[in-house]
Amino acid sequence: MSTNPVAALAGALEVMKEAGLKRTRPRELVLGHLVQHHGPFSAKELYLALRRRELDGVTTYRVLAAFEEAGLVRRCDFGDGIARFEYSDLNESHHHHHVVCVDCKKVEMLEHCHLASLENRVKELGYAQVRHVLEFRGRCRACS
Amino acid sequence: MSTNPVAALAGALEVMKEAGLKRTRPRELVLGHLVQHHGPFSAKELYLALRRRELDGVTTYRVLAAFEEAGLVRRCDFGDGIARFEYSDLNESHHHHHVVCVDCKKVEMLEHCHLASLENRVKELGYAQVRHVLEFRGRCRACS
DNA sequence: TTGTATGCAAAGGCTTTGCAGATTG
DNA sequence: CAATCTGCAAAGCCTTTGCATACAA
Repeated sequence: MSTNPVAALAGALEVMKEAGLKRTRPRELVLGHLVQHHGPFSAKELYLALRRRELDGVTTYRVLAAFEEAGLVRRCDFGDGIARFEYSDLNESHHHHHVVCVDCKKVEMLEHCHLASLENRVKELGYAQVRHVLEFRGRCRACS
Repeated sequence: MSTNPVAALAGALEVMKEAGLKRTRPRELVLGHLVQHHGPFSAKELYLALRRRELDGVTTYRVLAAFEEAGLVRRCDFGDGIARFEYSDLNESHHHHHVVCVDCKKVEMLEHCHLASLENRVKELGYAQVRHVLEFRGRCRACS
């Protein structure tokens, strides 16, 4: 249903509305870019990519924070101190992780996640609302 | 062999020497604290804990960087933009991960790691020197 | 002695905060 | 109109860099 970019954007705007977020130019720009290119992107990458269409850096951070809370984006942590965000399609949402090349920084997606047993162990320790961050790093074929 | 803190410190100092690192006061202080309390600790936590014994903040960062390269400490990433380091006992080194309480920030260790299959998948994608970061987060029993 | 390590100050880079003015619903 | 959002400037934090001095081997 949301493989169609136009429909995806429409759906995303709907989610935005349901979250009580006003429809503004900066939010449209960021959301459009994310729906089209998915990510993950850093705030800087986003506002540089959209600069010609006027997007302030600080606003980008605030838009992303609002989107994260609304569940429209997912925060990724590649361990370099830079927050990256990828579009989180709520319709066909699947939990996944990434491999990042230590040289060229290329990012590939790993389609599945089999951490149920580990998460269960954490829950047995008494933790609630368990989440995890899992990112792989290595040297990709092209860089080897 | 290295359950004894004195022996552990002696072994760690030996590793330091083999890595070509001079034995200095700041390094002794940091290493002693890490051997005794294991960690993970941020640079700030370390130099605040040892301040009364005179330890500069910048020096702490440099000491930790040197230790990391020598394999004496392991860097942990809890996704809050702060680098933390735990003592990496080379003798009884076992790869493990952590659970961090989202409220009180308490850190517990998860003894085992079963990510072989995922790592293999990454290698099949053509990646070499594959590493990963895996950290759990949740609300601990005391905070629930 | 000679290269390495330290300490202080200053700079860097990402992110957040304050606030007045602009915009949405 | 009221609440929210934006944009600019400035501040906050963690971390790194420069450089002269101190120290280990």
